[in-house]
Amino acid sequence: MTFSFQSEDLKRDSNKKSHQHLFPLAMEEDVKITDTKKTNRVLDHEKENTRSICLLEQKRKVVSSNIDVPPARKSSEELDMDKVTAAMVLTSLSTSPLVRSPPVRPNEGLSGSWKEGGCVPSSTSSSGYWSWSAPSDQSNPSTPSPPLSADSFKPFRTQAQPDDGIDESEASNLLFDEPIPRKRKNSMKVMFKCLWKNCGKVLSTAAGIQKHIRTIHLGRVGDSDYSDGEEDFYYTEIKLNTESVADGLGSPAPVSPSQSLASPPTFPIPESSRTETPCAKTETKLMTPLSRSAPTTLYLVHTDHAYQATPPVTIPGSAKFTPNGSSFSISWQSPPVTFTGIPVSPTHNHLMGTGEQRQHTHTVLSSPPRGTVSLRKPRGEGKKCRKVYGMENRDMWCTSCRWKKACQRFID
DNA sequence: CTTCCGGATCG
DNA sequence: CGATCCGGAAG
Repeated sequence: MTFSFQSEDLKRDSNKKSHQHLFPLAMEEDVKITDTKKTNRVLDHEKENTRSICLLEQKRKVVSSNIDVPPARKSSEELDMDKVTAAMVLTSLSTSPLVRSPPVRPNEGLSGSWKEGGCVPSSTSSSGYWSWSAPSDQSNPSTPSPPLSADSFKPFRTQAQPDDGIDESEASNLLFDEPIPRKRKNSMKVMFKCLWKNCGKVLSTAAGIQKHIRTIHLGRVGDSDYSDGEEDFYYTEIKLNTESVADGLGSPAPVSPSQSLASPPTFPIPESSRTETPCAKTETKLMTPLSRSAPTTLYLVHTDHAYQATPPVTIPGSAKFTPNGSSFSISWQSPPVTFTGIPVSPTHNHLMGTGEQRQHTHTVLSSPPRGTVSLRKPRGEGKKCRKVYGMENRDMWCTSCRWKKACQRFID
């Protein structure tokens, strides 16, 4: 943290004084950058990069512990390599470097840690690209019976490879941009669901599901490692949108990992799809689990703009929240959670929508919007994101704060 | 619509 | 004078 602080300072400083001197390399690399505006952009990215380092670090600590996406994906990738064609491999390769490759950053010292941090979130983003290949079973639902690999990768391929090598944005991306551009990315967890009749088994690894199908459904017990690829038709890949506690902090959230793991198996067996002959209606069948998965996991979603959609922090089981107020001190590692606003501002009652959350209310609502209110809002005096998180963690601020608008997280 | 920021205003 | 955030511009 300390170091990030310093770097931040450094950056800001350099930003103001001499960009060009500090980042001559960058300037040269990107020939396209001509106008100052763009230059600023770039530098901004730099700033973002460095800034996010510490965030990533934190994220790593908290998130990495309960997210095992990377490993799972890896195994699946390897497996796929065997089956899917080389083209597929190429595509994924051409895609990933973009995401992973650490841009040539002149900022020596930082780049190290940057890379470090960058790797972690890349798992999230990479899962993003993975979900690409998966959609093939959405648009081209051929999972259970027909050969899928061949035609599924084709469309994908053409789409992913716009033939021309590096375009402007890409180039700049490679150079300066980072995989995690300040906007958090939602992490996806990939699971594999058995499509066998009456079996909704969901496993986290392709290998696992294959083995499951092989042994349980195909009855190939003996040669457990032998695979003729048939299992492929009996399972599908599903993506769970785990919440990215964007601002990286351990989501003190009510959702326990076990819960999130448990939920998937529930949706895979939707009545509708089951009633219909699975084989015949593969299409709908596939769509269903996918579309279902969203809502199911949705409840674990929590935007960092908690203030907006929050009311509901409706997570079954979580009856109470730490009183926000000024007790932000709870540790800034868990800020995004909660905060149902609780704005008591007379003029902004409508913000609260349902007043359900306030049972033990004080009669604050009494004060009516007096006719000519002072044009300016009283201005909250509570802590503001800026104060709480500081410039270094600007991306932890609530959106409003970032936009220089009235803070929505620490309303008073 | 989202994002950004100049500058008025408040404390 | 720094912090906040309105108003409005830009993308």
